[in-house]
Parts: sequence; structure tokens; C-alpha cells
Amino acid sequence: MSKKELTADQEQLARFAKALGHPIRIAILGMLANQSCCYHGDMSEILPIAKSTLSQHLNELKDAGLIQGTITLPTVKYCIHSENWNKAKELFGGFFTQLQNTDEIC
Amino acid sequence: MSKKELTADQEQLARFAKALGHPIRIAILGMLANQSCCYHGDMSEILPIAKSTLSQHLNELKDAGLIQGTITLPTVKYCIHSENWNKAKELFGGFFTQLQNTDEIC
DNA sequence: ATAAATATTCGTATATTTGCGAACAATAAA
DNA sequence: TTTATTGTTCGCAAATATACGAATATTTAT
Repeated sequence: MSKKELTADQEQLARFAKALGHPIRIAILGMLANQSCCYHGDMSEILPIAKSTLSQHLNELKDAGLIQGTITLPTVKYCIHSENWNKAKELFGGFFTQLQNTDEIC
Repeated sequence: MSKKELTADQEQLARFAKALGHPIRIAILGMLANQSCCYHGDMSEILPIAKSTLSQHLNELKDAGLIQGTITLPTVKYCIHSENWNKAKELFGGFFTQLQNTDEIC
């Protein structure tokens, strides 16, 4: 029973993945990444959820570091947090390229 | 209020992400991808969780389609489900490359 | 000063996740 | 047949996540 500790990268990757683990949040990030939409109100009109629920999802994405919001009254403008986005991109990329010889598994 | 439907790809990506959204499951997949370990028992000795909890995590990864298990009594051998793994790899890859001009955001 | 527009927070309810140990199979060995 | 090995399932508890509408700020317009 050596009970290996988990690495910081593993924790961070799981944290990002968890934030991506809801279709609404995938859709939000998709809109932001495409620049097609940056305002709470616009997203609220498109996504099939209540405004308060949208705020919660935005908050989780913000807590995970994937987005950032700036108040531009009377609206709030949300954007991708590019630094962390790139970090996530790297972590996922590295994770999925671990597996090399995809045919010789088991 | 046009209330856009979510696409199947978005749902699938979120499903995969959710399965990746726990550090233990990241560690499990890491071990399987590296071939360093394929048996429940071996993983159980390394990971800092109870065997029953490990079974649950393995089951969630299996439900998400990312791994598959074969009984080789008295042990159980787990492996990456390469087809779905590649599907996940594509979905995440496509998702993260949506964002192009990473400097001109907001 | 009121009212309108926008988004967050609060309160609440329900469902899911995470975790453990005990109990349970299923097979192999004594 | 009993015992040992291995892994899953069960039963339970605690924590998180999801969702909604109502209430609350905050600023702009009337």
C-alpha cells in the first residue's frame, strides 16, 4: 500500500475537466471562444436555462479560472481567460497524447 | 428567447469531461494510458482510496465509455477504450482550437 | 425621486457524487 | 468442504451540484 499522492497537474486537469463537465458550460465556452457572444443577456436569450442558473454556471467557470467577467454597465461582459485556457489546452493535450500505440492495448 | 438546443457533440464532450472531472479518475486513466498498470488490485494499492470507491470510479469511467474491463480471474483487467478515447481526444482538441487569436479577446 | 434594465445573490428543493466498511459472489487452492 | 483471493454491490452518510423564482443591488433614463 504505497498510496501515491496525486500530482498538482492531475488536480488541475481534473478541476478544468469538472468545469467542462456540463453541456451548458460547454456551450457558454463555445460562444465565448467564437466571440459570437460575450454578454450575459445575450447568452441568457440563447441558452435554455433561467438567468440565475446561468449566473451560477458563469461563476463556476470563473472559479475554475476559464473565464473572466468585466462589468460594462448595465451589462456584464464575459470572456475567455486566455492564459488559463491555454493552460487547460496544454494539460488536456498532454493527457490525451499519453496513449501512443492505440492498437496494442490489451 | 430562441433557446438554442445543445448539440450532440456538446453533450458528448460534457459527458467525457464529467468523467475526467475527478483527480482519481485522471490518475486511473493516466496509469491505463501508460500501460503501467491495468489491474484493479494494482491500482487499489497505489491510489489513496478504498477498493469499493475505486470500483465506483472505474464504473463511471466505463459508463462514460472511456475504459473497458475484462475478467481474468481472479483479477479484473482494465484498459483504455481506444475508440472512445480517440473520440474524446478529437472532441477536446476541436473544442480548444476554437479559440484562435488568443490575444485579441476583450 | 421613480422607474427601467441588467445581472447577482438568496432561499429552497431535489438529485447526484463521493466515500467507507460490511456483506456478497465467484473461483482457485488446501 | 473449507479457506483464501479478488472485486463488486449494498447500505448508509455527508457533501456538492443543479435549477428555479423572488428578492436585491446598481446604474441609467424619465
